[in-house]
Amino acid sequence: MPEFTGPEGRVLENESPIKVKEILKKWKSAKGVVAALVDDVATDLGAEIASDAEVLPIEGDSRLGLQILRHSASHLMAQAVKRLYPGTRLGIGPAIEDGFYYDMDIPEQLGEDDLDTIEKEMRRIAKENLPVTREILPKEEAEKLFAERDEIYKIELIKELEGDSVTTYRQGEFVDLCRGPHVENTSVLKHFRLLSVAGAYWRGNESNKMLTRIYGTAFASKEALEEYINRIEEAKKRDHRKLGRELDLFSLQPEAPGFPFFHSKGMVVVNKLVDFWRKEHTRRGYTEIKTPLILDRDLWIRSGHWDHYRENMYFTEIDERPFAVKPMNCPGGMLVYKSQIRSYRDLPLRMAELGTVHRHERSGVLHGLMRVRCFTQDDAHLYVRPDQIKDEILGIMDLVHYIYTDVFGFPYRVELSTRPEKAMGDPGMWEVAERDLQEALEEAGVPYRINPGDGAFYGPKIDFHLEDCIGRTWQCGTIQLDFQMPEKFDISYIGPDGAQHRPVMLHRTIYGSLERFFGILIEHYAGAFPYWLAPVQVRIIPVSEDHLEYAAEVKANLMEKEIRIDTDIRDEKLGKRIRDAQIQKIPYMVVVGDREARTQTLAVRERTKGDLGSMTLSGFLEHLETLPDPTR
RNA sequence: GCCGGCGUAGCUCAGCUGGCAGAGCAGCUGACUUGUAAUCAGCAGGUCGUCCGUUCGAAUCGGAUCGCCGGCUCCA
Repeated sequence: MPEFTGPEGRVLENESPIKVKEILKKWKSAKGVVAALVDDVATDLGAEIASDAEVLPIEGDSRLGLQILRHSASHLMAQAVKRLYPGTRLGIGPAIEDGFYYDMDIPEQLGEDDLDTIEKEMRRIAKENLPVTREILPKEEAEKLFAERDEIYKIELIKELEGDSVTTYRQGEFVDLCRGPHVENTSVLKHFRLLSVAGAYWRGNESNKMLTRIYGTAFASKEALEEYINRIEEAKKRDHRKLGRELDLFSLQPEAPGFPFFHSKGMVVVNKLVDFWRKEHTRRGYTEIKTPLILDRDLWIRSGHWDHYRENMYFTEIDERPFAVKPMNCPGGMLVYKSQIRSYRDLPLRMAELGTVHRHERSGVLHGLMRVRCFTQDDAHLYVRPDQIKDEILGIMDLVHYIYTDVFGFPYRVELSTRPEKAMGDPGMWEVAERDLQEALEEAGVPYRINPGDGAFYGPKIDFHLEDCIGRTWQCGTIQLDFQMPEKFDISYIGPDGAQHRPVMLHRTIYGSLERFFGILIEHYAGAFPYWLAPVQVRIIPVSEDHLEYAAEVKANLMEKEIRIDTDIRDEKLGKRIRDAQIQKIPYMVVVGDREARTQTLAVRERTKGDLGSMTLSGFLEHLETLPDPTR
């Protein structure tokens, strides 16, 4: 007799085949359950089992449960779209992080306004209580089925599937090719919302037809859905493009798409980042160089950029001689290396450069400060002996961790990217390089993901990714191992044996681009920068006109200490000026009125803590000294 | 680059099917002389992204173009 084991040691014996749902019901653990794990395989509640198995419920609010809910919601949406827009052909419709989408070839053009209509239709179908049923069909039969329905994309998918049969899911008149599992009835789907429409190439290939993609999300409860919607709203408030304007940090102008303008307040932050960066690099044995923005085109032919990167480069001409605007700093750095004979005693040589590069990015990909056409990399090139590679990588990873985690408190993700298709050089060298990077990662004990084929054309890389406020991740830091460039430029060092040897080159960045890192910081702090980075650190608010003189005195004293300070001398109520300083996210407000002028004190208000009471100037300065400042 | 959406005052946004361009905030001026998240009143501010067209008449309709937004593709 088959025996089923369940959660908390539950056991059930049953003679005949039994539905998963019945088993769970007998255990009284069917509530809020959307599917089950049968011997670790996600399975429909309606599936029958007839032999020994472990059966565990998958609850709607679990990770797996949400995936199933969302996948089913994508089917529901596709069904609604097909009802509303006959002639619609289905592409694919998976669950994704935080939601789902479905790509469809819809004969009409849809806008965001149409989402309401589709959502209403979805609710209608959900109420029809349609059972969702699974069928296994031989491939030929499935092809016939989808051919009758003119589902050309599904047929393409079936042809590529392994095996002789495929599974389909049916709810009412709607049939989809799908592995499942799904909820057992459309009525289970209650808490969903459609979010946006966008175009997406069929199978992500630019040369294919562009389909309409509709994004949505679904949750197990109304509360969870609402919380998610609120989170999106909150995230929008942190958008660095919005805060950049409101806090007067930077702007983008139609005259220069993708080329940001930094306002004086934004420059304060960037300059502090640079101060900190420079100090930390000096401490860690880096020197700094600067190479030209424009260099002879031949250099780029020699470096391989002409062959591999030309479409992203800007070119110009000086006195009829062709030049290129640099998209990377390495070739210039090579010339500095070659400017003298290097000894093995010089290695490892760590040359940093705040290098401004220009890259032609396609117009559709530009995004605030995160994706621009001109940015400054906090670059460094390390020239090392082969036996020094691993230690140097570990050193860089330590620096990355210090800056990301200890100083800024960022969670980050590490990826190892391997040889791409259009790679330069010998595959054997690549293998060695990839292994070196992997060993360093293992040694550092950092969790990482492998990204096959995503390396640079000259070498594999370790990438460090940070997340923005709406969950998009951006590559910031990178470590790239390069055996090609030293070869191409024929660089060498003199070994202890008096012979010439080839150094290995490491390219690396920590911030990645100052622009992008700045953008991520704006979102990370929601514009409320810590004291050491704040564009204005202290704002003085005189109670009335009578106190302007004392305010000026206080200001002069604080300026003397290089504190970034301004005074709100507008003829407004105190409350109003406090409010404005709060909105501007200024860390400290200093209110000065009769009391303070008389006793030579300051009434200090901290942005998050509120009124700190009155203190003397030196007391305030002492307090400020205790605040973290990695540039000190 | 591709698909879709959007461009009205410095900012946020009204302006129905074509009929003299509006509000709030910000700015300026004045009154008030302010004590910890919005004092009141007045003034000023726009070639309705740009160009071409339809029309007696265009912010509104059509086309092109530029820019922005969301995706896709790309991202050394």
